[in-house]
Amino acid sequence: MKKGQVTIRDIALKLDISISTVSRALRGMDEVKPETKKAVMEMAQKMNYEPNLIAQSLRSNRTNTLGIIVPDLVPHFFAANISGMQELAAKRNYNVMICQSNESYETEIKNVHTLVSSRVDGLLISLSRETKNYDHLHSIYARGIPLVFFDRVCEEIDTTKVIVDDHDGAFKGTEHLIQQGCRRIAHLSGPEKLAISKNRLRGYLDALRENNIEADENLIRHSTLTEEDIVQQVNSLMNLPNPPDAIFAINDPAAIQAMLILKEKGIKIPGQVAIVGFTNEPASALIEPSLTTLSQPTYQMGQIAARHALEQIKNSDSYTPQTIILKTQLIVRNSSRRI
Amino acid sequence: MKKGQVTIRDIALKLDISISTVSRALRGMDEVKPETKKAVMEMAQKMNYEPNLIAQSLRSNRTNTLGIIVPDLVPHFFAANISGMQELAAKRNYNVMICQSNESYETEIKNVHTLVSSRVDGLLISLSRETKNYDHLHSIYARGIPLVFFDRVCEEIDTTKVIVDDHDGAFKGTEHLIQQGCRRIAHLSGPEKLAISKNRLRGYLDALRENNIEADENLIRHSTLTEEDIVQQVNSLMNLPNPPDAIFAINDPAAIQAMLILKEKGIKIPGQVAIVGFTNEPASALIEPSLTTLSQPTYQMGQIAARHALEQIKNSDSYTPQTIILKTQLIVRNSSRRI
DNA sequence: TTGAAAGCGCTACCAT
DNA sequence: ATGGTAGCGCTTTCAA
Repeated sequence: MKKGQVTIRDIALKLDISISTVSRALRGMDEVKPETKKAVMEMAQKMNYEPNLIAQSLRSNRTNTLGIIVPDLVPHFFAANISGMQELAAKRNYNVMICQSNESYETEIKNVHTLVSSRVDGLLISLSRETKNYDHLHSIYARGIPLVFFDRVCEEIDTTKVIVDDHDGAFKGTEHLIQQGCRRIAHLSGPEKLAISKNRLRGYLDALRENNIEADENLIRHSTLTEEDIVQQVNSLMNLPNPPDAIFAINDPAAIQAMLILKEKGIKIPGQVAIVGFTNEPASALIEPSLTTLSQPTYQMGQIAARHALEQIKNSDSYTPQTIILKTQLIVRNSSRRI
Repeated sequence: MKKGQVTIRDIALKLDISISTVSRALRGMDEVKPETKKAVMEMAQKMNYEPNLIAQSLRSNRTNTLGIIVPDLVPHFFAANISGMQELAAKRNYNVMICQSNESYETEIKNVHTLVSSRVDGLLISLSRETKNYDHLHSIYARGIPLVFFDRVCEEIDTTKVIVDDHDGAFKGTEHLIQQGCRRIAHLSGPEKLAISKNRLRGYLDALRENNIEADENLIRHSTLTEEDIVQQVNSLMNLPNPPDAIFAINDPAAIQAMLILKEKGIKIPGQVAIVGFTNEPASALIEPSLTTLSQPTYQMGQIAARHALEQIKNSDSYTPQTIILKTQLIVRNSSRRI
C-alpha cells in the first residue's frame, strides 16, 4: 500500500472532497467551512501528511532555500559564519544548502551551477583563494539571483558585501604593541596580492606612521603561511642584526606558530618579543601565554549576510546593495602585556 | 523579456523543435540526430540554460539531497563530520541541506519536518542532548527514508549507526595514565544518562579493574560540563583528603578547563596531576602543557556515514543496517608524560 | 463554500 | 529521429 509519501490527493480521496478544498483547508484559508477544515486537518495529522516543498517550489518559483559557498566549512571562522546564516534562515523559514569549494576555482564554478540548478532564492559566497575570474558570479548577478559576498569578496560586482575592517583591526593591534613599548614591530603577512594581506599591511603601516615609527622593510615578511615558510621567516627575523621586539601576525594560526618557534628558542614572550594575532581562534585563549588578538564578529557576520540576502529576496526591486564593514575588537591577553 | 530562468521550452521554441527532443538531446540520449543534439547543446549554452532540479525532482521523486541535523555546526567535531559528508555527497552528485537543533528537542523535531518536507533522499543525524523521545525518528524510519545516526545515536531504531568506540578510547586513556604511574585517577564525566558518559565511564572502570586498581566513588564526578560546574567538581576533587594524581576527562574542553583551574592553584601538570582528554580539539595541541587525548576520525566518520546513506538510497531493498564502530587513537602529549 | 482544470519544468510513454 | 501528451504535487483562477 506504501506508495511513497501522502499527498493532498490522498486526503481528498479519503474525505471524498476535492483537492482544491484540501489545499485551501491546509493553508487555513477562511473561505473553507470550519468543519471541513477541521476534518482535513485531522486526516492530515492521522495520515502523517507532510507538504511537498518540491511541488510548492515548482509552482511558486521559490525554494525558500539559501545557497552558501565557502572554501572549507571546518575552520572556526566559516563554521561560525554558516551557523549564523543557518540560524537566521531557519527563523525566517528558509533552508540552507551548503557547498565547499576547497579553495578551488573549478569547484567553485561547479558549486555555482549546482546551486543555480537547485534554484536557490539567494546565494552567499566567500571566494576561493584561486578565484581570479568572476564570470560565474556575473552570471548569477545577471540572472537576478540575490547575491551576497562575505569576507572574501569580489569588488567588481555591485552587490552587498559583508567584510571585516582589516585595516582598522591591524591598526589597533599594531598601536597596542606600540603602547606596550615595542618599537621594532615585525609584520608576518600573507601572500602579497591577497586583499586581506594588503589591508592588514596598510593598517600596520599607518599605525607606525601615526606614531612616528619608521617602517623597516626587513621586518615585513610576506609568507605563504605554510608551516615551513613561517619557520623560515621567523628564524630569519630573529637572526637580524637588530631583531624585532614584537610580531604582529596576519592571523592566529600564524601567530601561534611563531610563538611555538620562539618558545623553542627560549625567547621570552612577551618580555623579549610581544605577539599579536588576528581572528581570535578558540585555541588562542588557551595557549600559553594566551594570545592577544583581534576578534571578528563571525556569527554576527553570518546573520547579517543572511539578513541582507533575505531582504533582497523580499524586496528585489527596492533593495540597494551595501557594503557592511564590521569592526574587530582588540582582545588583550598575555602575549603582549608588558606594562 | 526576462521571465525568470530559461527552460527547455525556450530552447525548443528558438530551434523550432519539440520539447521532448530538447530534453533528450540535453541528456545525450543517442536516439537523437547528432546535428540536432549539437544545435541544442549550443543553444542551451548560448541561452545560459541551467536544468531545473526542482522540476526534475518532482518528476523523479528524488531530490539528490541529503539532510543533515546536528546540535551545532560550529564545534570542530561536527564541522569536520559535515565537511566529510558534504565532500562525499558532492562526489556522488548529491547536495546537503543542513539544520542545527541547538541541543533542543523541539527544534530537532522541526528540523525533521523541514527535511522530510524538502523530500531529502536520506537523513544523517546526531541527536540533541535533550532528545529522549524518538517518535520523530521512528516516523522517518516508517516512511522508508534512509536514516543514519552518527555519534549521538538512538539505540532503539534499527538503522545504520556510525560511532566512536568510547569504551576502548576511555580504556586506552586510563591505562595510559596507569602506565605513567598514576594510581588515584579521577574521572570527570558528563551527564549520567548520556550514552557517551556511560561508555567512557565503563572504559575507565574496566581499565582500573584490569590493572587491579580499586575504583573510588569519590573520584568519579558527573558534571553538567558548564564552566561553573567543572570549577566546582575540580575544586572538590582537589580538596579531598586523598586527592587524585590524574584526571581523565570526558572531553578536551573539560580537560582544558580542569587544567586552567589546576594551573591557577599552582598545581603542577603532569607532575602532581596528569591529565588526559578526549576528542583532540585543535586547541589541545597548542595549550601548555599540550594535552594528551584520544583523537577521533571525524572527517572520515562523516564520509562513512554519508557513504552508507547513499548506499541505502541506491539499494533500499538489499541494504542491511550496520553499526560501524570507529577506533580512537591515543595521542600522547605533555599533560600526561611522567616517565 | 466547493470543484474542475490549467500549469509550474521536466521525463517518459506512445505514436509517427 | 522526432513530436504529442500525460503526469509528478501543488496553487490558483474561474465556475458553480
